[in-house]
Amino acid sequence: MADEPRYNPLEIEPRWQAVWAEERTWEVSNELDTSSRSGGVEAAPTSYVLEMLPYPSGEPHIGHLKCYAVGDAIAHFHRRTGHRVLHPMGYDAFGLPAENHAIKTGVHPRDSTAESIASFQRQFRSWGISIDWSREFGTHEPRYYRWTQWIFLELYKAGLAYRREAAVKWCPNDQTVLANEQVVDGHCERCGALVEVRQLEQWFLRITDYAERLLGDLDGIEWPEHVKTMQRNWIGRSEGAEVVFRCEELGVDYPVFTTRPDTLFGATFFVMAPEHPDVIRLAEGTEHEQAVRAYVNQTLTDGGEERGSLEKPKTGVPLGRAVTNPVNGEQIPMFVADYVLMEYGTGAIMAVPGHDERDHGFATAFGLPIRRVIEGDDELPADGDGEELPGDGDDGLPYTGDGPLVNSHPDFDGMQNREALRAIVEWLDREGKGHASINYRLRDWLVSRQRYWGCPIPIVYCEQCGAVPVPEEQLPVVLPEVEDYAPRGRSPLAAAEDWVNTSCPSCDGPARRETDTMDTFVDSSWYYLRYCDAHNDEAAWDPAALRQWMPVNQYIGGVEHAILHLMYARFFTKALADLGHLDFQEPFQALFTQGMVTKDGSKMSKSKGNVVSPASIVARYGADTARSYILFVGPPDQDADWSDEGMEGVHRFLSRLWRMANEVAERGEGLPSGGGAQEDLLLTRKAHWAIDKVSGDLRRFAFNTAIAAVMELLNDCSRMRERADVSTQRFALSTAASLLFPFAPHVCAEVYDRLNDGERVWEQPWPQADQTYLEQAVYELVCQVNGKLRDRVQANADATADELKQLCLGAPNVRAHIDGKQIVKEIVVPGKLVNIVVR
RNA sequence: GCCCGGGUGGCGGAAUGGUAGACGCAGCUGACUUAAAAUCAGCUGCCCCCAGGGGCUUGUGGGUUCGAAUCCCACCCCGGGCACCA
Repeated sequence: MADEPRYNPLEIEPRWQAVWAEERTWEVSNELDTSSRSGGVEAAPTSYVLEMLPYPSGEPHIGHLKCYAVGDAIAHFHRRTGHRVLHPMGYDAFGLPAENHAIKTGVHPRDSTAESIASFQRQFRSWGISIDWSREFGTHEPRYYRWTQWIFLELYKAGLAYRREAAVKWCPNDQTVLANEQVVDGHCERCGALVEVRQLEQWFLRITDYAERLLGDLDGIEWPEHVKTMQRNWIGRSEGAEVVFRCEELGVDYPVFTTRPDTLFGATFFVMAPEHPDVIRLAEGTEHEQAVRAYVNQTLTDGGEERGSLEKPKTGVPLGRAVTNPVNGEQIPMFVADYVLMEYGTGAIMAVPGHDERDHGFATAFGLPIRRVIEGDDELPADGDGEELPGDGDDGLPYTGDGPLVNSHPDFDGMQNREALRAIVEWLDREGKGHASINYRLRDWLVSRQRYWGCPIPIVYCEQCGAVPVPEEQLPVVLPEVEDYAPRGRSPLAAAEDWVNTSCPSCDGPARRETDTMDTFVDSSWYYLRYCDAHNDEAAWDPAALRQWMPVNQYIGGVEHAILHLMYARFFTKALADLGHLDFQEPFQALFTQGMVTKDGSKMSKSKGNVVSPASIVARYGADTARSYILFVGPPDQDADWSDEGMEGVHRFLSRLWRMANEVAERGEGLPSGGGAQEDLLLTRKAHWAIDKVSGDLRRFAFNTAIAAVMELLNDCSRMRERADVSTQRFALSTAASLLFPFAPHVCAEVYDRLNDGERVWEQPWPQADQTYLEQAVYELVCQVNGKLRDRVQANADATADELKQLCLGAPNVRAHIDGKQIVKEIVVPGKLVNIVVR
């Protein structure tokens, strides 16, 4: 006996992939369809669907599969709903892992990266992702980073890239500086090493200039709320006032930033950050000088480790000086303490121990006066001067809530503090002692890296001219070859003497090249623009190409990039727009963040031995199964736990689709199987229901329920296979294949081809649900008594409310439950239910 | 501490004011088979039952409503983000 034909994805998938590759099916050109203008036919709207570009290291993992399965489903859906879709691919190819690998093995990062890219390319093709390969590039290619350098110089010329010495975060393991964003809890985000603080001259990008716009423009983009919240928190906008405290002895004004100018009358001391440049000078000549020096040295060498901890007891040293509180003329003592940060505000604070927990902690530790200037809810009576000795127990301080002012000034006492805040700022402004001010937590972006495998910074240093930008026509500054990739506290590029020594573009005198490379986040901050015009050698892009595609209609990626990449890309877009290179303000109109794929409830990792490799799954079950399963397992924005059994269920479903389609394709046309019109109607109706359901679900990224709907359709097909007409079955199965195509393109192409004489499903418009099949003449009316389901009866769709009520009252089990009781109320919801309320 | 998510059968999940548990997994029964696998048909939240039904059930406790997984209040637990940011 011959074997039953079996669903064989390993044969089907490469065959369709070859068709798409040969015909370049997913390529789109930038040529505008001019014929449509004269012909009066509307040009197809464009759609730019983009998944975050992968960092090529080793092989793609299951998270990549999920990301690109989501993106591909959207790309296909957009194409078949009448859009010209740009769906490109590239590689974020510079970066530390390749370089660390090179240090260990001596293999050039370019070679290991190329190998990894080849593996990504192979797998993306084997997954059947519909990519426009004609626009592919890696950010490490000179033809790309030439323009990264060009952008850097544009920013430099505009004053948005600058060099300054600063206390920067240094990773002793990776031997490089880090951006603020790359330091997590005082540790290197990448390797986990404890971060040190170093004083170094570095390149920064002036992202802080854009804080207000980066914050405000979040309101206009369709991003998940939690991502917007994370960006808002990161930008950290605070409204308050800058208030000047004068040190009379030295004749120096010290402005401070405070969000609580209403508590100015409660300021009883003044604190400076250990990094504040004036700290030593202030203490000089006082009895505290030695102690201050020791304290400053101590905190600076200790680094940022424990500094962020709230539990840590407050430490500090008096400076032996005083400043004048501008609102009441009081002389208050100055301290240096590490709980004040140089990076925020002015590096100095007024301390209000009565109404700030940190100041309270410090005052308690140092026996400083604590004064209540805002009455709390507990209605503690204010005594004469409001002064309270520290540590005298349950005084309700620090009190951080609202209330009327006390112990302040006759003009303000009794005023609600929010109101007093405004009045005091106005008064300060009039007196020239302060003004309203806004502060941000966001810091400028430190982009220098003392590493090899990155984009060279296109600057040379000339003894005569200083820092000089490399002229545009000399770009790219090509990354030189070196022998030793290991960082030695300076960039490995410094060893390439021939490369480093150059001549000044300005005076032609001897000059040295900048040897630091750029943070890889610079490379990925503009790649989405380059896809629009990937082969342009004259410019980074042609504005006309950008106008056609940008902004990205749907961006897809992991939530781990919520702050870094997404903030930097938004900053680049705004800066480039200001420089006249772009005419839009936001790069990603809509964002979707996919959840993680776990195994046995935890993150996949080699050390845990729970890694599921996409390659092995695809080799065994096919890409259609792998892709469909990962979208079926749950909502794609949530984490999903991989289960081999669950995946096999999806494989069975695709097998069933394939098998039933073959049976129907081989059966003769027009031979009614004897079930009659009723079955045909039911099946046709189910198909239209599925069209409606899947279309809606795709719009809201509910891929799991979309796939479930196609499963239902197939189950009905299966149940009715002996009774429904062959043409009806063909329609139902074609519809199933058509709807499932965005998730399982190969098997659906195959099935659709067999059922429809070689027609190509991807060339078919998205199916339209026929409303007449969605509306039913008769439906099941739910009958409730006191909100509990008691019966179901058949009702006509056009029945009046009264008729429905009578139907319900006539239902046997309803009668049993209302028998002998008084009907209080009847609720009729046509199309749904009737609820009889009895007493 | 503050700000977001989330908590539903044995499991993944569905339902965003109207029949809780779609779909899938696992399990059970049957068909086909010498047998197994594959496939197909059916059952499957818990408890009671006179087999018609009845009661209970969406983390906990209240509330709004004819009606609540869904809205409101309080609390518990899990995950994520921020956190000496003045």
